[in-house]
Amino acid sequence: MSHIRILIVEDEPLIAMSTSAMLEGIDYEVSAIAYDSDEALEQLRSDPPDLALLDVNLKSKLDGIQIGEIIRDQYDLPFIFLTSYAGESIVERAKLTRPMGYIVKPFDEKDLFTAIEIALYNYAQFVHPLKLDMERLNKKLPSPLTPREFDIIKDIYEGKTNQQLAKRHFISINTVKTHVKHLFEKLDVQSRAEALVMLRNLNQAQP
Amino acid sequence: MSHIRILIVEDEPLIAMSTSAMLEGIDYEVSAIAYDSDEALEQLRSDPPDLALLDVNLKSKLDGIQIGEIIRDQYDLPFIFLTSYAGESIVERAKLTRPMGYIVKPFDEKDLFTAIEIALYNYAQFVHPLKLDMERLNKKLPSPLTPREFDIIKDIYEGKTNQQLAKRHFISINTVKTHVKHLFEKLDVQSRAEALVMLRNLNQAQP
DNA sequence: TTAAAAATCACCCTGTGGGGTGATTCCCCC
DNA sequence: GGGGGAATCACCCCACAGGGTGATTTTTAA
Repeated sequence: MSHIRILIVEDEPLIAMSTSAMLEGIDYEVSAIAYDSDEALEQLRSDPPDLALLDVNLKSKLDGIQIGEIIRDQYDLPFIFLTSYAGESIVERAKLTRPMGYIVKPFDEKDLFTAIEIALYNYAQFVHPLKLDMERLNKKLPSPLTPREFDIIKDIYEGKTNQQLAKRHFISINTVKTHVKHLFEKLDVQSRAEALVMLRNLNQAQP
Repeated sequence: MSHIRILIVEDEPLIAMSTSAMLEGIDYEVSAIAYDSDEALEQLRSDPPDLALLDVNLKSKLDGIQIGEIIRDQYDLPFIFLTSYAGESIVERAKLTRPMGYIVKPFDEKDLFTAIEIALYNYAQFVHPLKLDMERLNKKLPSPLTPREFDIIKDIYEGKTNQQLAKRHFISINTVKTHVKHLFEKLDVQSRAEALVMLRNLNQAQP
């Protein structure tokens, strides 16, 4: 697998550097170091990483928690908070952003490694899989879906009707029906609602 | 809110005791300390806690990771791994169980507190809310669902048809249709599939 | 090059789903 | 004791979903 790319947002250069060195020591790639919130947002926009490490006590326009809120709302990647201070009020604020981890300073390579691995894994398990992944799905099916059928099921998963599917994919509604029929057989269901439930369950299940 | 009850599974008495003291110092309740896997399973069965702290390197029939698997499959509660050793192979095994956290020894009160708070919160956000909760749902709706409508929507959420609903609730299919019509209006949807999508989104959203 | 699989489309047919309207009973609250 | 929401039910209507059958073309693999 290719390198996991990590963005560090930390205003204390010494900590940023040592964190960066640790990450590279355990085979991650540091996509960038942002020393304030503007740089962080710019990096997120121009070169989104696979994961972000956010200093909670960032001294800039936005602090780490506010950046976390932006990531949660506007980006599709997990983030982990770094902090030296873990007072109750901070944690209260932080957890509302639903971070995938929280590391208390001082930390070492082991702390980083486990937090990142768990964060990436749980993010893939609980957050991202709301979007369907064809390979993952097909592994769980006795007979796999074709690419076209997968296109269709993605929209069914979003609640679309046959007519909407026909327009969106520039095909006849009859063709849509054929695809739907086939994928219902493969999923072993008899209605869209059942299909949604089946996908929910398959998605939640073991990879 | 009442005390969060935590089960400690740790075969090293000194660590177990100090962990227990830390937890009580930060206002959690220690439901029990289990010194081996048999005790842990017995406690889970007879007096399930709100969260479990599992020593990965447990020296007994089952190690911490195996207990984690059992909790994931058979119980509905989050767990956090404790370990002094964070080798890659251990982390690989551990993350497959989808723990809600991972703490590397030695740790202090702050580490414990943040890991537990984040774990409980994320668990409630990502895992448990697959089950519908009427109060939570109604808070997000402009006009709330009645109890009966909620009974119905729970089954729609499981992919049931109107006929199945009628039988299951001992009411006429016409009554089912009336309820369905009302709750579709309240959810602002026009089909079961759309309702499923809406519920998925509402459930995933901020509480 | 040829066979198999995937994608496209058509037609028919039935059942259910979803919308509209209206009515009754029960119970709670003012 | 009367108003109002909740729960129950009926009937009509029609669009759409879902199943069956069959056919053509394009792509892929053998």
